[in-house]
Amino acid sequence: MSTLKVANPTSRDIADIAGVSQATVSRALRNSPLVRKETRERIHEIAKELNYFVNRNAAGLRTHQSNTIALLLFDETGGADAQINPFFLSMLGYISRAAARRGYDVLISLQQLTNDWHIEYQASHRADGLILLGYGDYLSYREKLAALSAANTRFIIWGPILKNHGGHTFGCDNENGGFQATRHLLDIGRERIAFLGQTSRRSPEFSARHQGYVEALASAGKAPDPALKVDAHNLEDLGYQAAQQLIESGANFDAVFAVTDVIAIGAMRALQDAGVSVPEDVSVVGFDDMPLAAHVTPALTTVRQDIRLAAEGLVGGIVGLIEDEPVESTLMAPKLVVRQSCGGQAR
Amino acid sequence: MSTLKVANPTSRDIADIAGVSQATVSRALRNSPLVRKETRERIHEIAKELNYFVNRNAAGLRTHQSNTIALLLFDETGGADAQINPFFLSMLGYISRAAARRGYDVLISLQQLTNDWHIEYQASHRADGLILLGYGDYLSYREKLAALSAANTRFIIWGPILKNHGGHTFGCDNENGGFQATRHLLDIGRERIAFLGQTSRRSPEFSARHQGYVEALASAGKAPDPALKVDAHNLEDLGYQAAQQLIESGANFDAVFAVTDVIAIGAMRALQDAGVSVPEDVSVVGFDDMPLAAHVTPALTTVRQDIRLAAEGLVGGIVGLIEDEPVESTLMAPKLVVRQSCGGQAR
DNA sequence: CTGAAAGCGCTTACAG
DNA sequence: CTGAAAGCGCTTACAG
Repeated sequence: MSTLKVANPTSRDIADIAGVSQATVSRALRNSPLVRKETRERIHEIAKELNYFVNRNAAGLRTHQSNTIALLLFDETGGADAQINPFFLSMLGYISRAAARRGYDVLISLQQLTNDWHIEYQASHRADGLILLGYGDYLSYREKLAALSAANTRFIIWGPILKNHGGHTFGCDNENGGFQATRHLLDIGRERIAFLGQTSRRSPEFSARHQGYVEALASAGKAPDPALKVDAHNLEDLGYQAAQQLIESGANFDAVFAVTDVIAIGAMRALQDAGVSVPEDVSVVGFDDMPLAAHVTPALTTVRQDIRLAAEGLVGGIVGLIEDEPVESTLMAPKLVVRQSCGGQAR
Repeated sequence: MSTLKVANPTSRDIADIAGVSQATVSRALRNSPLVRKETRERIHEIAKELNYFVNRNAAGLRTHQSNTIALLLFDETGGADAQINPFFLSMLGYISRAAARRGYDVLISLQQLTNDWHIEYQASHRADGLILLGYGDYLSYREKLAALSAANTRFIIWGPILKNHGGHTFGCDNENGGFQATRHLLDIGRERIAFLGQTSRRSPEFSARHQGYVEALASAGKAPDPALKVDAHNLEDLGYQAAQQLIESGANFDAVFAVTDVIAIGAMRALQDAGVSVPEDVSVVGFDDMPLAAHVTPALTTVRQDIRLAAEGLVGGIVGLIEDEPVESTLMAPKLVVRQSCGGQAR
């Protein structure tokens, strides 16, 4: 077959070479059953030879679709310096794969150049729907979410199921995770379990983990002791300080449930620095199973969220919304990963 | 101002409301100086009120631009299960920010659905240019890169400067990094420095680090001892095995330069398990400064690549190529980060 | 099974 | 400073 090379071929060029109409080329490339098989194959061959790909702008303009999902990470740091939450970052890989499997590209955005930037993605036809990460604190984002709903934007949020915000969510059952962690500590015989971490309404995930902690205690006929609860934001040094504070308070405790691995790791360091042995004197459990968790000494028992499942759920959800299928907000169950920081085995 | 709300407004809707032509709306929204100031402002107001955003498909079709950069991560793992290289992942955040600052969106892709998928991004007008991560092994990718060049695709590769592949690169001066690491070990008085890591042509970064190692030795009048070189792929367990093998060989060594932190951490564990004290008996240096490096015991001395600078360089490079400015392939200098795994201070 | 034609929503050269 | 018009490259209803 002699096909002249064309610099930026269009469906018209293919049509000319194949001796058919441009419409037929378009149909053939979309594998329409309307086109005779031989014609279709011939057209595919020519397209391949010319390195032709459908112009997405033109197709998108016609069909009002972009086959693209925008992934908006709320940038907690605000600045350009800090690292992005590694949990979200690793989710991103799975999201991209899951989206590709369903024929969608993924556009990422970490910044808020304008106030409406989240609306802009869909309104400008760059994306058919949005996945929001880091919007857990719905008190701050309520307005943004309401604006998204008002603009008829399709979006799904990673986070807890919330009422009255008009959006779909996919999240981790943090309450269940907090329950599992605490129940494990009880099962290995711990009696006085401290809780380290922030639980304001601004961090609903953490509050849910605390709720699970309370319920596990209740399941053992215990009430939470306020003296064993220390607030700490999600930084290692603050975990260190929280544990230090707990020790200095003279409170009597034999276990720590930290609301994140980062806090747990800081707390373990504080305990060790104070001569408290982990896990002999005090058992420690974290939450997240970050890569570091397996590497600290002793290796940290923690609660793992299945990142891949999370990505799958978010992508499945947003694609469902885009394709007008029914979508339910869902929570997935986390899993306790037992390592050395707790000592004894569950009885 | 009484503006009826329109579901999916177009520039025509704005024009009707403003009582001007659609062309004027288009000019006003692009802030053309051709439009009278008052007219322009009125149009912007109406657009804002209607939640109007320019349809990117239509604009892109007209201008043949997408204002989008595609970020292609070569997926070393091949499968859907494994995690993505965390180094690339954290680069991604900075890339997204740097691109946004220049008015570009970032499309990410981790998979090779088709053989031409990297060409497809630009040919389909989804992206104006590509950033390639994980293509360091140019022996395998030579064909792909040649195809990209042939297709007149604009792309920049994270990696070493290479001849004859017709692409631009931005990378880390790994040779210099290897030199710094080894020179530091020499400066603190180490005499017999082992090298752990793979150095085939398939991993040019690692080979460059080894080259720097050799040069540093030469600068001290030493030749590399083949008995002190053990191959190891970039996994912690393989680093462990490599160090174990070195110990069992009976070779005499007082320092280890591992080609990555992951290998270094595995090696430290092997040394400690064998009763060899780090840093008293053996100094260890890694490469990458991954987050874990500061957390292992003893904290790992390593060579840090400035991820933010790397992202800035890659984005600057590809935007330069897109906007037809001259772009030079560049190497940036890494930086030695001294921690506890080496012991003594440089004299 | 195929073609001619309309039209998606912009941008911009041309004319005033 | 503004408007009428062409045209970017597709998809798809309509007609055959």
